[in-house]
Order: sequence, then structure tokens, then C-alpha cells
Amino acid sequence: MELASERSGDGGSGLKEEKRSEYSVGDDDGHHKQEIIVEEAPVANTERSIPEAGPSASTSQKEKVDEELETTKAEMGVVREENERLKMSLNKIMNEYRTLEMQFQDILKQGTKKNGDKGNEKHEEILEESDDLVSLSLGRVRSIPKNDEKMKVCKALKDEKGDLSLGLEFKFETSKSGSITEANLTNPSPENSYEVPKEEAVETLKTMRDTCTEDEAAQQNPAKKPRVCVRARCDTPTMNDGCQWRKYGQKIAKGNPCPRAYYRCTIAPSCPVRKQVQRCAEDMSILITTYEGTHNHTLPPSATAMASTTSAAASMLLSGSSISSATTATNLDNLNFYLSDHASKPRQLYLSNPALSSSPSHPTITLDLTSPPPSSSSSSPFVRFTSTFNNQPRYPSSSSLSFSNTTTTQPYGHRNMNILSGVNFGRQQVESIYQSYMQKINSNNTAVPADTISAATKVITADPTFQSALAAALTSFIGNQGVSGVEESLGQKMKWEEAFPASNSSKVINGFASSQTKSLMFLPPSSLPFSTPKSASASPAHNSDATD
DNA sequence: CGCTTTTGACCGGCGC
DNA sequence: GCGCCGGTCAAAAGCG
Repeated sequence: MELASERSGDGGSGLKEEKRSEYSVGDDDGHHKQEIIVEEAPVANTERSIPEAGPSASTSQKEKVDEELETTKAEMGVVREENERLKMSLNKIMNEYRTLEMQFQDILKQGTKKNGDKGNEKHEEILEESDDLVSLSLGRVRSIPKNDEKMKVCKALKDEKGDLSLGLEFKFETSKSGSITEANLTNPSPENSYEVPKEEAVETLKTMRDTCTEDEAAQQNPAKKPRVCVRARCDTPTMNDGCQWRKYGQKIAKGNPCPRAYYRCTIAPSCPVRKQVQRCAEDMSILITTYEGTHNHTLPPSATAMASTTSAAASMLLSGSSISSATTATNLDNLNFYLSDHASKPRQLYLSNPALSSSPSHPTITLDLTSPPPSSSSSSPFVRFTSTFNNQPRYPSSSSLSFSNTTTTQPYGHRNMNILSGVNFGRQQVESIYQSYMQKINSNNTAVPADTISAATKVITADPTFQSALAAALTSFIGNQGVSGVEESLGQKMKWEEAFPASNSSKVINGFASSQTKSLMFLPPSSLPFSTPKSASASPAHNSDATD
């Protein structure tokens, strides 16, 4: 089960082979999975053993065998029925998700048409062309009224031989001088539908100015790309982010005795993504990984968490929006799971506030994952929030999810909650979303809706970036696990606690990016013990980064 | 033998 | 213009 999650991005022939042999997962592989059951479940052995018993078996033995056969057949029927139900549930969820994804893209398109910007057509193409990565596209259009001149940032990304720029492409409209009046900030565009408190607005203003200046520089020099710097405590030489990297250089940077290593992505030959890895001078246990560029290829499932996180962070950086930290928080939550999942030693990482920095040559955002977590119990609304989630049925009657900007009624909000509970987010994910929501509420001077759910819905529907992040989280989650509940199955839980006894399985379980998990989710809990040890024993747990 | 890593050289941006 | 510095290149070395 943990096999794929522990594998590096190369996945390699081994993973493909396993998929072929027993773990193949797709939209239409229901038959395959039934074969799995036949091959692995004891009933199969019983069936095969019948001819072996042959004519020499006594009548009583034969009756016994027949009895067992019927029993196991009945069990198989139940299992198949359950498989079918689960498969239908997943298909339904996937279909609805796709439908909603299309609706979301339509909304984006409408926004693009309204702004009359042809630049985003490319973005739409990217969205359509790369289904696997659509969730990583966190591009947004942020417009500020009364500003005449449009400034397209991230031109570098577009100029790069038409490389895909998932998640980093966006437009930013601002005044000609690059300065933004406070009036503009305290009267933001209706699209964002929330107001920024004055102090925060000044801070945001500063940030936006900085970003704007940097972006202007980036426009002047197309080679300057935004960077996402991730600080995390890590014992291994590099952080395993699921991608496959090749080291192409090493330097001793000024001010840090630790050498800085340069890596490029080798999953695709033309992938422009680079990363720098360096130990922190102050604390050698902290690993600073800086990502630059955007993957122009399909990412392995285990790499999507980091990719979506960095994309969200880059989006936040480029948009210059302080509230976008909510987006990053949501994605970082995935990242936390992911890092916990892939670290050589169990280690839970926590999100502190992302910080924008003004690198002389590159706009950089730093995601500090080294700080201790805030106490989740400190916020009483959260308790209410989680309890709402936990009380939801495991398989919600309605599993639709919409990011429409038009409806913010309470039933709608409840529907969203149902969805979230339906995919059974971990507590940390829920907490992250809630914190994101609270951030927005706090930054909202207008009357806060009495109902937190409808308020949350309002927040979700108000910010396209947040929607994208949520979509990314859902995509990642659905892609990784599909329908809910599997993580609570005995087999997986045992495996998890075996692997990470110090960790809280309920916190990290959603970080799985495992195709094995996908296939197992079609099996009833009773069948898990047959499958889990097998998948676990077949895991060489190759870690490309660990070899660095 | 092929792939990856190492490491010194080289290049370009930036500040003085 | 010069030097510093970050980043990249590419030949050599290492490794399986």
C-alpha cells in the first residue's frame, strides 16, 4: 500500500509492472479488480482445489467442499456487490468532479472573456491539454478597478518556448506606476468580495508593490522566474518530493558554509524545472529547497503534492495577495502529509505563514515548514467545524462540488461540507481549510454571516485561487484515494502505524499518493489483510533523492 | 557501458 | 571597466 508513495518519481518499470499485474487502477478497471479478488481471496483457492480433490474424495468431504464453495460464492457475491457499489460511487464522484471542473473552467473562460485578454487563452489551453495537471493551475485574474494599464507578469513563463506554465501563469492588473492606493485596497474589486483591513492592506500594499517591482523586473528579463523556497526539517540530503532530479552543479554560496546543490527535473528531458537544495546555515537540520519553474509533463502521483503546493505558493507570490496564503495553506497541508509519508523517518511538518521575500534577482516565496503547529483546540469554531465533518455519513448522498460564484446559500454550503466529509479529509486538512476560511473572515470588515458554513462557502466561492487550491486538493485526494473510508480500514491503519508509530495516522493518512491505495479501495475491509501485506512486501521503497 | 555525480571553468547580471 | 557572485556547462570520475 505504501509502495507507490515511497517510490520516487521515476516509478520505473517496477511500478508499471505491479500496476499491470495486480494494482492497475483506472476508470474502467473494475473487471481487473474483480480478478484480483478471485486470484487472492481464499475462495479462489477453494475453487481450484475442487478438481484436485477429484474422485478420490469421500462424499462427506465433497459435501463439505460444496458447502464451503457455496459459502464462499455467497461471500464473493457480497464482495462483488460491494465492489460494484464502491465503483459506482467513485465513478459518480469522478463524473461529477469532471463536470464541475468543466464548469469551473467555463467560469474562468467567462472571466477571461470579460477582461478581453487573449493571454489567458493559452492558460485555458493548458488547462484542457493537461488533465492530469489541471488542478495545479492556480492562475487567477486579479483586477483592480480604475487601473488602465495591464501588466502581464510571468511573461517569462510564456516566453519559454511555449512551455506549459501550470499554476504560475496569471495576470496582474495594476496602475501604471505600480503603486496602488489604499482606496483601491480598501475597495477591492467585486470579484474578491472581501475587504482587507487597513493595516493588512498596507502590508498587502507593500507586498504588492514589492511583487510588482519584482514582476516588472521579471518582465524586463524573461529569464527571471518566481521561486518557491521550502524550509523543512529533514535528515536526508534532499527532500523527496516525488520528482526525479539530476544534480548538475554544486556551489558554495556566500554566507553559508553548506554547499548549494543544483538539480534539474529529469522526468521529461525538456522540463524546465530546477531546484536548489541547501542546508540552513543557522540550523543544519533545516533543509532549504528552492523550486523554480513549472513542470511541462505529467507528474507522478507522489509528486503532485509538492507541485500543487509550490504552484499555489507561486500563485500567491505572483498575485501578491496576502489572503492567498489560505491557498498555500490548503496545499501545504497536502505537503505536510506528503513529507510525512516520504521522509525516511517519521516527521510531521507544520505550516507557518508563508513569507514573501525580495530576492534581488527572483521573486521568491518561502514556505517555512519548521515551526510547531498552532493548537487546533484553541479555536472553538474549529471544534464545531470538525464535529460537523465527523458527523457526516461516510458516503454522502450528494457528492457534487461546485465553485460557482453565484450561489452562497446555506444548503449549498452544507452540500460542500458533505462533500468534504465524503472524501473524508483528515483533521489537518480540515483544519487548514478552516484556518484559511478564518483568515478570510478575519480580513473581512463586512458583516460575517452567522452561519459558519455559509460563510465558509462564501469565502470559497469568492476567491478563484482558493477554489483552485481546493480543486487541487480534491483532485489530489480523489486521485490518490477516491472514495472515503479506506484509510480507516484495519489493514492500512496497521501498516501506517507500523511504519510511523510516532505519527498520528488520522493526520497523515490523506497524504498517500498510492496507486495501490486506489485499487484497494474497491476491496471490502475484510479483504484487506490479503492485499495489504502483499503490497507492502513488494515495496523496495526506492527513493531517488535519498541517493543524493 | 551507460548513467549519475563531481568539480573546475565559464558566463552573465549586478554593484561599485 | 572590474570584481563579485549565482548559476550553468561539460569533462572527468564514480558507480552499478
